[in-house]
Amino acid sequence: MTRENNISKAVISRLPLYYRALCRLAVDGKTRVSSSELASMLGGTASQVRQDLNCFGGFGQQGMGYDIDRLKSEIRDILGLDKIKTAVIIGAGNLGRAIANKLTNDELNFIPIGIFDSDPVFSSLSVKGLPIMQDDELPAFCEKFKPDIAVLCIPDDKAPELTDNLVMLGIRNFWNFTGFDIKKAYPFTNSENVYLTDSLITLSYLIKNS
Amino acid sequence: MTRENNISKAVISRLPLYYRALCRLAVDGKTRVSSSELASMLGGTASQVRQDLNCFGGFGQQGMGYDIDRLKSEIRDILGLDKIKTAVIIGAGNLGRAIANKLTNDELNFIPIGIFDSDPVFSSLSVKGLPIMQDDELPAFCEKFKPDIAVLCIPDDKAPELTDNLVMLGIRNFWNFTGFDIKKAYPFTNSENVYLTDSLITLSYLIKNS
DNA sequence: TAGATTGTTAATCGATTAACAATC
DNA sequence: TAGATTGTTAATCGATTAACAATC
Repeated sequence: MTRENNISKAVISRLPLYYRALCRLAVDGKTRVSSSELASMLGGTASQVRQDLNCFGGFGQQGMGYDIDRLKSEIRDILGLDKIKTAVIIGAGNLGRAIANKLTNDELNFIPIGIFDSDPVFSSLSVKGLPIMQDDELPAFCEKFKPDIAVLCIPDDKAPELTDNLVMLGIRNFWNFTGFDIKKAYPFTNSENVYLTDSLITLSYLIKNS
Repeated sequence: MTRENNISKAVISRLPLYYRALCRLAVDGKTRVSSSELASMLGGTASQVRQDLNCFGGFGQQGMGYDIDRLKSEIRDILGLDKIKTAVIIGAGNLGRAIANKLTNDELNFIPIGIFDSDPVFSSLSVKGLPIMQDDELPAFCEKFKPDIAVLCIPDDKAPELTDNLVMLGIRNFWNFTGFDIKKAYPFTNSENVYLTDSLITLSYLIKNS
């Protein structure tokens, strides 16, 4: 069913929006949806919705629109949401603990399996039942549990060294809350960046120009 | 100097990258930079850099490139970074406290002036010297201090009601960490969204397709 | 069948890249 | 002056929108 090959960045960036829209529709008990309804939910055009979905397959039915459950499960498959992804969280500060909770929350099948910090002050604490470990326990832990993802919740200046360690330990996927450009330093990795500083700067621009 | 009128989304999204690149160059003690150097720092082309910067003015010098201090200060002006922007943080959980620290950190001139939570359990605590207040103190506080920004660090299901309150209290600018689409509900507001769930879903896609 | 809505091709729009004269 | 690099226009590329035949 998947003809996915050269999916454009633009399409990929909309997949989460489709998925969340379909979740809302499903919760509301609806069973079918048209491209124009979906479009108005995410602020695009019906044409765009149909083009986007047809990158992956013909999920609709002429005259009828799309079956919500079917489409939702196709998109879950496209996004890899059904597969369990284990994560270590690097940094046990406020942000690390917030993200640990975020990870456990949803039905996206991300599972935090370890939280690490360089500061021993955290080492008697736990988050969501997970003990906080010391950074020097990382090698043994990664060797043993082979986590799929590392989440970087550490200060920018510690990012290069810790990333290098993690790459050496076999980690290839990052959810990155630092300003460090992981993909540039290690092009063979996957990195999804949450550049909070850039977001804040953009907000400043929006305020100035409104 | 500013011919800014119809600056495209694409250009705006790169302004923070230029700013951060210039900060790094300035810290390294460099005084001039060419469009091609800048391009390689942010992964674009020299042509794109020159086009982008010329949306706002001719800041370069033929044969010499750009003066780093000059360009940095021009971009600070374009982005509104020199103006002080006061912020209230809504939600004093891990995320709210992490963001309160983030806001205080940089030279972006955002200043947290209040932290609010519905849960009285926080009301004896403080973050960075700021007392955590109860949600019912918000109206009097906003009336008195007229904060420029509200930062939403609350669960998704509380976002619609709280946003409505905040809009009624005169808040027009949001840094939004919930899944709620503020701009759609209140088109006259500015909202910079950090959609963590979408980011996580994108990471799942990257892992599946690598 | 008639109405609705898809899948898909063609047309438009916008953003990126290339090219080069201007000029430091 | 000669070399370098900008500012800017033109060409290319990609993404969005429009149109419509296919079909449920």
